[in-house]
Amino acid sequence: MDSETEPAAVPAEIREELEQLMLGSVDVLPEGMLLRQLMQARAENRPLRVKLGVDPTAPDIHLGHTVVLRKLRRFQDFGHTAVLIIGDYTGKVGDPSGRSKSRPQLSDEVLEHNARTYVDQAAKVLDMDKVELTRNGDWLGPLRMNDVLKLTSLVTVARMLERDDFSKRYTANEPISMLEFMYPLLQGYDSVAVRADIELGGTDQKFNLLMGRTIMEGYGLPPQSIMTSPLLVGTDGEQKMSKSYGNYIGVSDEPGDMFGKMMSIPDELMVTYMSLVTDASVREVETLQKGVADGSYHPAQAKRDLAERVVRLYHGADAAQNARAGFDRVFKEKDRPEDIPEMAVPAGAVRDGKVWLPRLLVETGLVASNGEARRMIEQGGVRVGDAVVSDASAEFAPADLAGAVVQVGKRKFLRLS
RNA sequence: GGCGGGGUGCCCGAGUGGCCAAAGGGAGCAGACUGUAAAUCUGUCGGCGAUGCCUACCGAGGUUCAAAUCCUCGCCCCGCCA
Repeated sequence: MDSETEPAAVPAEIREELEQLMLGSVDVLPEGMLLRQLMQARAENRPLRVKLGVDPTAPDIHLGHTVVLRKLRRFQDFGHTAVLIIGDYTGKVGDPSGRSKSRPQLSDEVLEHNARTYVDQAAKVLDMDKVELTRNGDWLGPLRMNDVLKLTSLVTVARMLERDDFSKRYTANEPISMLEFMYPLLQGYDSVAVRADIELGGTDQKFNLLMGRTIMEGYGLPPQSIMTSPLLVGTDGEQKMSKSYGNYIGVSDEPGDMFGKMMSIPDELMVTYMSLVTDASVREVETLQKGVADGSYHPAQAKRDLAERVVRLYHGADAAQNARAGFDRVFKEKDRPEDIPEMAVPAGAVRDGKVWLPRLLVETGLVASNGEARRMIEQGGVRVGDAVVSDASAEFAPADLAGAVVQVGKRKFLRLS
């Protein structure tokens, strides 16, 4: 078959399905194959097997991780089979993709723990009842040297060095371990093991995904097609979302926090987020894009709607609405939030019958250190009651503090009792 | 095994004897402004009840009035050659 499939021969529903599935994708390869697969699946009345492999290297998952999960979910919603592979074995090897250095290898205990929390959190996106959940240690572990040699015989060194990050490291005289070379082969073998029709991944996975095709052919199987999704840019609008960059939104973040963090993404990222981290349809994404472009949909409004939508996916409609109301209250109306945590003046903050403000802030956990407290105060970021206190040597009588609200920065509030 | 390069604050990275709590950038935090925890601008960014003191430049010793900077011994990382 080739790309000359006549458009007229494609039923409208399949067109629609293809369009929804491709939303936000970068590469869908080989050209035209996904459409043929969808047609064939329909003709044979059999769901496609859609593979997603994840290495349990991070303990918490954030919206960046959900991009590809959402994509898998879309396939699920069209009745296809989601095959989720926990890379308990490959996690030990460490995927070198996109890395300038080798990854540290993780211990079994850490991997096990991460795998568990991963599945828990993935359940917030996928319909787990219908997921085929597997671990690649089940088939990679028992491989014998003969099997491994067969695997390595399928790929040349030159082919490996085609990969961008390998070739860069190679020409820059940076180390590449043989172990790292094994990684794409093992991932490819996963596709053989689960008989994948399609494999999903981030754009940084393109090489590995394509390698899966080579490996599958080497084992006499029809090669999978591949679909890559962009790496989600974090709240800073610059780097990919990652815990270590501190620009992430965790799927387990509290509603208020999640809402606020969503509001902190740059305006330009709204369309991207809409298509990658929500279940929005192609139509809805277009509406957002057009509305903001022609000025009929105010960006601040649009972002609130988007933020609420994301929070709703993880915490439900009520929590999302409350988060929105709380946000507007604090940031739009500059009012205090409705629920302010309450705490007694800690004994450690009192000395000689007086409460010294910096100490109070430290003892109540509002700031990390004495020095930070002074800084906050001097920069005008601290309020006691309604008044800004800018004197770092300020002292209060404990009785005067009862019932007072202490505010540090824009978002930290505490009521003293 | 031989030769060479390197380990600096949350990250990147300058600094080769005092002027170094350590340039510059990023992240973070605060303030102003606003349409939002967008953008932009400004400030801040080890600890200490604090015009000073303490702890810090991989680790342990040493030289010196004085060390991130010099010496010795370790540990770790990287490259080249074999």
